[in-house]
Amino acid sequence: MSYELPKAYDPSVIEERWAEYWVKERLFDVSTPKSTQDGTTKFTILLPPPNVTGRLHMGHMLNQTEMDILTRWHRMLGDLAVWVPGTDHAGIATQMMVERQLASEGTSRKELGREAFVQRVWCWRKLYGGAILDQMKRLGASVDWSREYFTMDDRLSIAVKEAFVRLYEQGLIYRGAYIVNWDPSIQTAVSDLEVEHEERLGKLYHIRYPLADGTGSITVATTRPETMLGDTAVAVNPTDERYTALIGKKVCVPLTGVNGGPEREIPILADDWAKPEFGTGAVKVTPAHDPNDFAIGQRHNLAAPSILDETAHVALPGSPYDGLDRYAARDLMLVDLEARGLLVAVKDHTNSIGLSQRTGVVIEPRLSMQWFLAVNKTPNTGGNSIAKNAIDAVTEKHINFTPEMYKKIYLEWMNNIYDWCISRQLWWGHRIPAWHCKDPKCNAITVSRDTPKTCGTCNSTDIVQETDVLDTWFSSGLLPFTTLGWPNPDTTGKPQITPDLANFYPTTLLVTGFDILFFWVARMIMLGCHFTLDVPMPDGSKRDLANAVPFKEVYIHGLVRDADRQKMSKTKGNVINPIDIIERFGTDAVRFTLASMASPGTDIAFSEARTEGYRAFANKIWNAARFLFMNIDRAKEAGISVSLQNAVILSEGPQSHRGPESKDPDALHPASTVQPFSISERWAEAPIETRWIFGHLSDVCHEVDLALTNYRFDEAANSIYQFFWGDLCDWYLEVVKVRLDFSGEQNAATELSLSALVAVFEAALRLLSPFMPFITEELWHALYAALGVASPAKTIALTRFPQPGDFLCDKLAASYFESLQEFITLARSSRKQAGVPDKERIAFRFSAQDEVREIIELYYDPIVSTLIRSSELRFEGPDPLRGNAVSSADFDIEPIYERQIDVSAERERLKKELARLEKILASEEKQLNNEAYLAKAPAHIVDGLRKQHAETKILYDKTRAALDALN
RNA sequence: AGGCGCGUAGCUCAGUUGGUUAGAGCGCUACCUUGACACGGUAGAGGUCAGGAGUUCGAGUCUCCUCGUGCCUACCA
Repeated sequence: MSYELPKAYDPSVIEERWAEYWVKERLFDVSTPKSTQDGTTKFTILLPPPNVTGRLHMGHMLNQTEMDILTRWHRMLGDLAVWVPGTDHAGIATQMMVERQLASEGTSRKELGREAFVQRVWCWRKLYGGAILDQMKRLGASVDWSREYFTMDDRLSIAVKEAFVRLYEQGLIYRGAYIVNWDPSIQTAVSDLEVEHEERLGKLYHIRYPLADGTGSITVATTRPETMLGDTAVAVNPTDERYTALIGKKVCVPLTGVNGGPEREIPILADDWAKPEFGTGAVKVTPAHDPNDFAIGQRHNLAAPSILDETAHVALPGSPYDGLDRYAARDLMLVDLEARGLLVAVKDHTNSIGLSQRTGVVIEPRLSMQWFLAVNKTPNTGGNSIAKNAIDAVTEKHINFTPEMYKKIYLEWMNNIYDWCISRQLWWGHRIPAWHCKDPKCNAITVSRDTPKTCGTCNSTDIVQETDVLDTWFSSGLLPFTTLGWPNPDTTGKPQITPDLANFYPTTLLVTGFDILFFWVARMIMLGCHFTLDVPMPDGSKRDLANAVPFKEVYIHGLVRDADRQKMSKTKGNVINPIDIIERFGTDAVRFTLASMASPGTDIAFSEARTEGYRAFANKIWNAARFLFMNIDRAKEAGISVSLQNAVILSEGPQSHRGPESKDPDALHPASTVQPFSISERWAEAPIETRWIFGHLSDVCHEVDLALTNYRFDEAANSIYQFFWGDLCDWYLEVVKVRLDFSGEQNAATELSLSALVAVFEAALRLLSPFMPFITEELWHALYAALGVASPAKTIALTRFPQPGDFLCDKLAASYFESLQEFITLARSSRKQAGVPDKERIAFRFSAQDEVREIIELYYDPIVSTLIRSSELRFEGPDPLRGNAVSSADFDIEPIYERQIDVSAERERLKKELARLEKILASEEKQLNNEAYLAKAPAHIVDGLRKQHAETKILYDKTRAALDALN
């Protein structure tokens, strides 16, 4: 049977087919082992859940490519690899999306009412919420789809409620009126993290407040004149002599007259917060609209009237500014102040302004009733504060960060953390499980897992559930253990361990971007440590912090930027859509691009040129396969049997983990001495290049292993690339090509070479498969088809990852082949130098030491002459310039050819070269005459330099001779 | 205001504890359509490692300063 592949690789033909196959065959689903003692290493990784409203972007693709490479790698190493996918309900984003949709239909959330609105969001989610996961499937992400979750699933909602109630009962959740960051556009509180700061040029207004007794005035400086309607004091520094006489006096707040009535009087008070050097040294105090002023208000027991409503419009019935937007009110008030001569000065002033991350609207500090999580407080049940545990987990190295720098950033933040505002005035999300008693005499709050019938304090039946929902990050912060079955309470309500928790918690690794380090990573650490410390270990013992962490390793990757290193953004119009790129170049090429550029700690400037290069790489692999398949066919026709016996495929594969009975662990980790290929039996016969390539393969396995252990995706990718293209295709294949002979005269040699090539190629496919799962899957199956046997596993992803010990090495043979490579390169170079046309076959004269000569003449006679296009290789004794061997690798070769070159140009080139060598010689000599160097530098360095110096001398003499010959 | 990065070939980036002549991909130049592949082959050109000082026998690598650049954190009206 002849196996034919198209000449050019077209990823679109195969990728969709395999992506579907992997999902349909459930090849990456893992069922939970019955026992934790089954001897396998677990590799558990949680997919950072994309927003349901999300569309795949390059950041996702980088994130998922890295996780997929690691997961596939671990799986092929025989680990039980579980990668849990899911989506996040994304409170604000999703609510906004549906609200926009409603607006286009001419209706609104408020018109619909809460219940109908929430129903509507569920509908939306059902219709469109799966889009991002479908896109993921195209990336080849080898996730366990049987474990897919959504953060608002029933089981997760129950867990969220449980977490809230427990925190409340432990005294760690409280409710109170505080200044929070308010987004007036979507009308909810947001956390500090959801506020982005931007330096903007604004104005500092100096406004005169007349003293109530008419004896003068005091001038305050403010950037927000409109909030003066809510002023309740003016503060000055007690040490500020300009104002000490005024402390205790009252001033009238201009423009505060309501319905033509008098202006409000407020006190001048002393407070350290007022800095004499800033502005006028006097500051107006508006406790309801500024966090600092709120603090002053608390210190001095001031009233805190709100004068802006939830949409940031003035709400002061009777005031001429009532109903005006905050900025319109400001403008009008400035005009009025000016008219009264109270606007003393307007100065330019840059200050940092808070913008809502989601909506871009200027954040309004707002006094409102919110729920908070006390992170620095000791629970009333004992133990450490949430923050303390989260700090200890990292300082005690139960969690490690890569790059390490992020550990510092994390601890810096965690050590300065404030209480977390967890309530949101949204409708879409986990509704807070608290009920307010409507009885005005009671007003108590009942927090409960189930809907209570009566108030827990006064037993009134007139209760109503809290309208706020929880911050989305509250539920996603619980995911590492809620996805594994927490809380699973026993009859007393205490969380019990589940089989999933027993096997897969703590998870192994978290891969994510730094942008959600605080939002998500820190929250998972806080909540994970806090909640799972109560969960017993599989053996029933008490869990310690090391086993309570949500993950043991955190790998933080960079940002994907455009080719000019600009951040991708819709407004800049430089967003690269991964799907477009995939359609143009193939998933494997894009994955490989990201991997090859993913060096820890640096951002990725995504370049299409690079992707083009890796598409070419895929094409190279494809064509190497074509070459191989073609020759397998030829061999068959010639009656030569090619086989891949005993290939090291896990005959049971990681699938064996899924059975109820665990297999012998040794079966999953074959001893490294096992030689997979039939070539090993005839190693003694194997030609030098085969020994060389096997040695290289072994090196590459080692390099990839090391690189992936250290998250050096770039090094791993480059190492494989170099091996496949540079070693396998450029050298090994070219040599084998000459060896193959189907005439019937060299059947044994041909069979040996071809079998070795099959083995190397098959191993290379396995090595590549975590990076390029599609093309390797296709070619791997195709290889077995070409060999005429069934593939030994359903997917290459369930075979063994090549290990260094899988391949025999022969260092001496490898060094011979390297000499041969140098010899060939030198020959090619010298023929170009001599101006020999590429097609022309010419004679060469060469000198070499005995070993190299033997290799060239005995073992590589037709090969060398083919590769350098020589008609004759004339041996002329040992290299006269070198005399006795410095090493076996010393040789020289030059074409016997009448140079047809520009003599003067060549003379110039040689002169330049001579000058360069002279400089090197001088510096080497200087170094070698340096007593201190000889005394202090290690011997091998000095020896190296001596050898080097000898080489340079030879080169110098040769160049000299060549130049003399021209003259 | 503090803190953290980065500056290496035309472009995008590697360069582990200081050690022989600083690497890769793309781009560029010349030649080659050879029975896997022109998404290819062969051979080349291209770098005072931002600048300065210091430590050292030896610095792209360690220290300090300067310049440029990016990011994070922060309640200064």
